[in-house]
Formats: sequence, structure tokens, C-alpha cells
Amino acid sequence: MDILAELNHAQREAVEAIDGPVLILAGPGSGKTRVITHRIAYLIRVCGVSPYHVMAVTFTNKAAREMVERLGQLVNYAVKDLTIGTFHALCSRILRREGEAIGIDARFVIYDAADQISLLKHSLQELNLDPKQYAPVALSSAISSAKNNLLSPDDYRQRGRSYFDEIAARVYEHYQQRLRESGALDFDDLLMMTVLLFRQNPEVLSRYQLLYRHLLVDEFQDTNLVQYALIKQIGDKYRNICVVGDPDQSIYSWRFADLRNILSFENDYPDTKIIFLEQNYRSTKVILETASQVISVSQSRYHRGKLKQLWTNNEAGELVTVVETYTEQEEAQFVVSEIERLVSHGQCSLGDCAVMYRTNAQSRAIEETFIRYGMPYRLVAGTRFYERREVKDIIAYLRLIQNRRDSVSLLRVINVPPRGIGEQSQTRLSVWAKSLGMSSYEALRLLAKETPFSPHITKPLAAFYDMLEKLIERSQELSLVDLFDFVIGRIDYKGYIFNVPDGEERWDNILELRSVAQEYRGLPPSEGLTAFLEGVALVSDIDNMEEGASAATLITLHKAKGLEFPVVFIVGMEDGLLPHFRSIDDPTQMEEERRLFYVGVTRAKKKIYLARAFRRNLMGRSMITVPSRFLNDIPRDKIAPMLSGWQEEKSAVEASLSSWSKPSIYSTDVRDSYSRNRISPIPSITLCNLKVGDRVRHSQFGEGVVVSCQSVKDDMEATIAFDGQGVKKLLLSFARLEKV
DNA sequence: CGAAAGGCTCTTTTT
DNA sequence: GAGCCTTTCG
Repeated sequence: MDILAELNHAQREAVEAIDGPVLILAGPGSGKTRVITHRIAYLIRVCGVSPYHVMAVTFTNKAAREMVERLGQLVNYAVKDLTIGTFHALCSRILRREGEAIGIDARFVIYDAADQISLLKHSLQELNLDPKQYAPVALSSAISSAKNNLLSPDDYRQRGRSYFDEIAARVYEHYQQRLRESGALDFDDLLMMTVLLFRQNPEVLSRYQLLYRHLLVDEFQDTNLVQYALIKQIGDKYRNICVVGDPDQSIYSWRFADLRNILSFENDYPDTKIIFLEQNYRSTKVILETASQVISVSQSRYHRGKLKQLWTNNEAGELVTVVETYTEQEEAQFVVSEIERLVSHGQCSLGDCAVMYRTNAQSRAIEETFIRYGMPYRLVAGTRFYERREVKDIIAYLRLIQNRRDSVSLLRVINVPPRGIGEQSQTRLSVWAKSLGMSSYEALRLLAKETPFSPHITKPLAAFYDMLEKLIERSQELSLVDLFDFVIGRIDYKGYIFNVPDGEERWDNILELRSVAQEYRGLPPSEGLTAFLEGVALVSDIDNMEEGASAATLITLHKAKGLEFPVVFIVGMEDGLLPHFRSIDDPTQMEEERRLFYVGVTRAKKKIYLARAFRRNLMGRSMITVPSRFLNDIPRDKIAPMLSGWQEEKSAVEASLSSWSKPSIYSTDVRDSYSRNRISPIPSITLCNLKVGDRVRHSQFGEGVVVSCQSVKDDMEATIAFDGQGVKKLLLSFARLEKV
């Protein structure tokens, strides 16, 4: 198979330019992933480069996995010798191996955002600072920004401009000390420490420079300063660095991503070859032109005097559908019934459809409606699996086994399940430990010999210590799953969790976690534990998204980056949501909101819907909304006249279009001003002869018994207890129910 | 000590 | 409307 075949001119150029620095500016759907994979295949198969010498950095684990998969088809077995992963995963791997040089124990644990906040709160307490005055999240953001700019606490203090900065520097210093004592690194540390490691140990750096002679960086527009520093360190010797990105899709400035990295790259490597990928293979002309119009309003998009101009040979396609509904429930209903219409007309499958929104909170109304109508969906995140309390509890035990010094985990589980170690005991323990200048865990160990407290305090503490030591001892010989079971059994987590609300569901999550642990069964005890903890620390929701599921996808605009769907609904097209109100008075942030919208529109291949609700519940309060200003930038001739059945009068659409500059918030009569695009009830199609006690079958939920039936508006709602699936409420006109 | 209840504050986006 | 924190009571 010819690697260069089926590539267009620009793509081919990008694949063949293997010597020296290359900057690829790739518009959405321009075959970026194809270029990266083919480039790697070209390096290996045509240029004879050893796969060991190639490192590719992606934004998510999912992207890495996909790349591995595609490369597997191009280079076969050689794929296993390639280094492909996220910045965080790659850094973690390097630090496990080399961290000792800068005093990092190979058994370090990784703290996520929640662990970070928890540790910060303890820091505040020890520094006698009021968390109300100095919000932990604000401090965490300040510290994160410092780390992402490679600033030590001292550097940070010197640059500080305000009293808050002074405090933040103090907290940063203390927090960092606590991390070190705990043998823990936070997400930002993974990157920063690797850069510091290389800085302070040229001989280590040199080894990695020799190893990774060809670097590829995906989503370069979303890299931050540390990440760039790292690339530059490793790539500086051979200078075979290929970065791929699209400034128009830069949506992570709040994570300190810095578009200036693109300029720095060109400055640092003046011989950079710049390649534009401008042909779009993904979307229809209508979608692409809509997107181009939306982004064209954005400032400073020229690159060295050239403006990236996307074009496509694809068909014109269907016009954009813009819909206003009365409430967010109706908005969701519109989405569901429209998907139902498309699917039943054979225009697309359920899995082809995606619903995208600005904030996670918006998913609820949508989800409820999907459930109500019995339409299968998959939600990408919400509360992340690994952020669930019960999951974190068990992970904390396992982390403690891996690394006794992990103070956040210790504090998390010291009284979970309750074992008589209340707040009083905990405070006493930590005060005592501090007075001895040791960690809480060391103090626990000492407790057997010295007993500074009364027995009713000492006893449970000592028992807890003994139990942990027992767990650690067993961890040497048990496989991961056996260890998992041993821990659960030893603390009787099942008994505990079944006595808290939603106990059964929580227990299911534990079993789910157990099945993740099972994936590591091939590894020896301690290795399995480390790999498992590493895995759970660095996965994201998007990584677990199943491909080709027969369900609609519900996803935030941010997470949708890099994905594509034939049919896309963007909901919540309102000022305050998109653009988000926190961005509205800052022009720079507004640009980013616009790019976020652009990312959403360019996910669509065939058809895009933009929906908004006239009234929306925000923070528990019902608000009248203002149409998103971004709607004004959509070319009028690309907007479809309303769908029949969803439209009361065509002129209302015109009215709504022209009224976008005049926010309807000033209307005196809410109901009256809401006249456009009212949704009609979903037509009743199927059976209404259903009785309580009937057995029915549903395509998704299997068989069940009708528990109750009631009429809702023009429809019937049945409550059905499905065998092993729980009780669901379904609308009969919608759910495909069969009588058994 | 711990369970339960009431009060508070936010809600952007995530490796 | 939810999660987190504090207070209160047994």
C-alpha cells in the first residue's frame, strides 16, 4: 500500500517534510489525523526510522488510542514500539523512571483536582488562613498558573502584584511541601517536574533527546508554556518537530493554553516549514460556510499574511435549522422528536446524532427527556466516574497501599467506613504528628509505643494502622483484583455502602471499578497496582466513550473537539450560556466563546441544528433569555425555513431573526412575545390499550411489567418495571413497546 | 462520636 | 437544585 496515495497535495507535503521543524495549520475536517498517522508510517516504512525514535503527543488518551489503531493498519506490529500518549501520561512515565534524580519517589501518587483542593484546605488550616477569604479554587488556579508558567513559589512571590498574590505564594510554598511529604504530584507537577528534571540533569535529557528523534504534537494550539518547554527540550537536538494545530479551535486558554506558542515555535525555529490544510472533507458546503462566517468575525486570524481559507468539494447539503422553543424541556423535546423523525425516515441512525451544550448542567433537561421518551443516549461525563465518592474511597485505600505517605488518601479513609475516629481524634493525631515533625502516618506507627491520648482515642487509631499494614503486607503477594477484593472485604465496604443513600448504585460502581482492575490481571502485584492507579488518575470521560454505540451522544462543546457526527444539535444558543456570561465583558474570552461555537458547528457532517429556549431555569430560577449574539453571524441564506409541524407561521421566523438585536427580555408579556416555532405535541402513533399488569418488551430495556398508566397531554405515560433494569417512565407514542 | 437537618454558595470549559 | 459546610441532637 502506498502511503502517499490518496493524499492531497498539501497533505502529501506535510507527510514528506520529515527533516526539520514543521508547522501544520489544519482546519477542521482537513484530514489532520490522517496526516499525522501517515507521516509516522512514512517515517517508519519509507525512511527506515525505528519506531522507538518516534514520539507523538495527543490531547486525550482517546486520541492516542485512535492513532495507535490507525497506525496499526499502516505499520502493523511496529506500532507497539511507538511512544504515543498525552503530555501527562508521557511525563508520568518519565518521572517514574527518572524522577529519583530530583527526589521524586518512583511510587508517587497523582492528585486530581479534588485531591488538590482537599490538600489546599489543609494547607490553609495550617497557615491559619480563612478559606472563605481565600477560596481554595482561586488559590488552586493561581498555583496551577504558576506551575504552567514554570514559576517556583519564590518566582511567583516576586512577580506578585497584589496582597492575594502574596498569600497565594505562601500557600503555594506550603502546599508544595505537603505534596512532597505525601509523595504526591498534582497534574501540573507531572509536566513541571519533568521540565525541571531535564533542566537539572542534562545527561538524562540527552538520553531522551537521542531516543525521541522525531516529535509530533497534535492540538498544538492548546498547549501551554510548560508543554512547549518540554517539546523544545526533547526536540532541540534533532529539531525534527512537527506541530499540528488550528488557532481557530483554541478553546483552552483557561487551562493556560497559549496561542503564542505558535509564534514562539516559528521564532525558535526560523526555518520552520508552514503547511496549510484547507480542504475540508467532513462537512457540507452549508455547514462549512456557516462556520467560516462565524469565525471570520474573529480578530487576527492572519498567519504570516496568509488567511486560512477552508473549502470543500462536498455537496451543498441541507440548510441550518434554527429553533426557538419556550422552555429547555421543549428544547429537549424538539431534539428528541427531530432525531426520532430523522431516524424513522432512515435519514440517519441514532448513533449519528449528537447534542452539544456549553455547560454540563444543561445535560440534565436533555437527559430527562431522552429517558422519558425511551430514546437511548450516552452521556459523555456529568459526574465523572472516577470522581464518585465510593470510587474515590476505594482508590484512596489502594493509593495508601501503594504509598503510605499519601496524606490526602489517609485523611479520606481514616474514618470510612466509620470506625470511631472522629474529627477530634483526627485533629489530635495531626497536631501530635506536627509537634513531632512527622507525617500523620508515621505518628500512627509510633502510637503503639507512645500513647499521648486516652485509650478510647488511641485504640481505633492503632487498629486502623494495623489494618493498613496488613493490607500493605498482603499487597506484596496478591494480584490486583485479589487485593481489591481483600480490601473491600476487610473493611466491609459492601455492608457500609448499602446503608447510605443510593447504596445499590454505588455498589455497582465499585463492581465497575473492579472490572477495570481486572484489566491489569496480567501484571505482577506491585506493578499492577501502580499501572492501575496511573490509569485511573489520567483517564478522562471522553476516553471511555464507546464507538458506534446505537445511541445519541450528549456532550459538552469542549469535549466534542476532535469528534464528528452526521447530525449535530447545539442547544442553549443564548447570550449568557453561549457565549457564557463569565466571558461576556472580556473581548479575549469572547473570542474564545466564538471559537467554541465554531468548534461545535464544524463537528457536523450533514446537518446542524441550533436551538434555544425562550425561558430557562438557571440556578433554580426561571429566566427569560436573550438569543445568542453568534446567531447574528450566520448567513441568512443558510438558515432553513421552519420545519412543518414545528412552525406556526413563517413570518414568525422572520420576526425572530430581526428581533435578535432587540433582546426579548424587555417584553412586557412573556407568553405573547413567545410566538415563534412552538412545538406541536409529538403525534400519537402506537398503542393506548395497555393495562396495568401487561407484560411488554422494549428494544433497549428488555421485558417488563406495566405498573401504572396515566394520560399526559395528548399522550399516555406508562410506568414500567423492567426485569433487572429498574423502573422507567415511557411515553407510549414514543417508546416502541411490544405486548408480550 | 455520628447521624440528621438546615444553611450556605455557586455553577464554564478538563488533563 | 446540589453539594458542601456547620450546627444540633441523640
